Amino acid sequence: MDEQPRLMHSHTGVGMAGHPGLPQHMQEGTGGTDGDGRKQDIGDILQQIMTITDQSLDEAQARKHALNCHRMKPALFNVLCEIKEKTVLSIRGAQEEEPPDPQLMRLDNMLLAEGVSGPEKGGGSAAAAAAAAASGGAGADNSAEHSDYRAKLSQIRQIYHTELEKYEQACNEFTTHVMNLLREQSRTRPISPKEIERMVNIIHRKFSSIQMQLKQSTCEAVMILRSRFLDARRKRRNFNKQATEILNEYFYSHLSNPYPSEEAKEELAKKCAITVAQMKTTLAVMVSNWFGNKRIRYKKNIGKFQEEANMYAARTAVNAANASSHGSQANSPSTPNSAGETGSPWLCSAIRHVPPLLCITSTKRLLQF
DNA sequence: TATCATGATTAAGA
DNA sequence: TCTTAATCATGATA
Repeated sequence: MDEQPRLMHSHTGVGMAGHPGLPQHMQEGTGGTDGDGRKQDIGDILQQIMTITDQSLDEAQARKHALNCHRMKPALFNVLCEIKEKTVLSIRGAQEEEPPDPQLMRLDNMLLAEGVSGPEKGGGSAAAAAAAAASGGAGADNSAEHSDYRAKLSQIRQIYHTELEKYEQACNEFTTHVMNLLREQSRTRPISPKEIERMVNIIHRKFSSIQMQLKQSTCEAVMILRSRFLDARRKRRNFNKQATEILNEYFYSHLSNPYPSEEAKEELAKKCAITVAQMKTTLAVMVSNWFGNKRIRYKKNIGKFQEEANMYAARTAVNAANASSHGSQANSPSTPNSAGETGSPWLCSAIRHVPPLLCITSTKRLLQF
């Protein structure tokens, strides 16, 4: 906006006489008294323009009117047009279109993928749909969580669109205002359509950077929401008592080799009827985790688990006795092994971890079954 | 609110 | 690829 005074200065600095772009009618008689008079006129006009910002609105309007009606105004305007044309030519190279910002593209893609921007996918995002699929429709608990997730995502979407609309409205208003201003100014100084376009681009770039901040914070909000709802670690659910009993029964009846096969894991998962609160893990993995934890904790503290081991071993023995009296096998994921199979490398290594006294008693007790 | 129990994750190693 | 060992994070309970 400070172009006007700058242009005027350069103009006075060059001087009107003999100016290469000066129209013919202005170059006539540059050496005569009439020429001196015209110089004086132009000097007056420039002075008026220079001081116009220091005046009150009414005074400025009056002066502006006087300026517009001045007999030398068309000539001055033509000169300014020519100077302006040269200036625009010199900066034209710097106005080439910039490639789309990769960060903005990433944000746009993410918002689209999450269902925040673009058409609403039935109130849910791709992530929510994936989460629902992963859970396998595991129960009312999960569907409640999903609806909560969708509701929160919908809130984010709504806020995002409201803010975006506000920014767009403000951008349009400001652009219109600036364009009107430039049109108004174009009556007293040369403003090309290219220049207006450039100004509009500058405004759009400024508003675009504000929009990017909005998109960034929206993405962050979605990320936080996702981590809160979809992170299995945060959604740990303990196995119920029955499931734990089934797993323990298998563990202690296979104490010599507590490494269930894939089939055994699947079967155990089915038997436990584990309700999957977790969205990222499969049932078999949950069983694997359980056995992994159980093995390491048992090994670390056999003494603590001894009573439990005895209880399950006794139960297994009773089941086996019942099964043999009924002439059928116990319905176990695989044939229960005797807990007394001390030749197992796993058990030996486990025993190595406990104090010798405890080790002897533990082995004796295990040998009882 | 502190503490314990326990499911999940991760790095290292076989 | 699976297991171990350590660790994290959360749920349960006193």
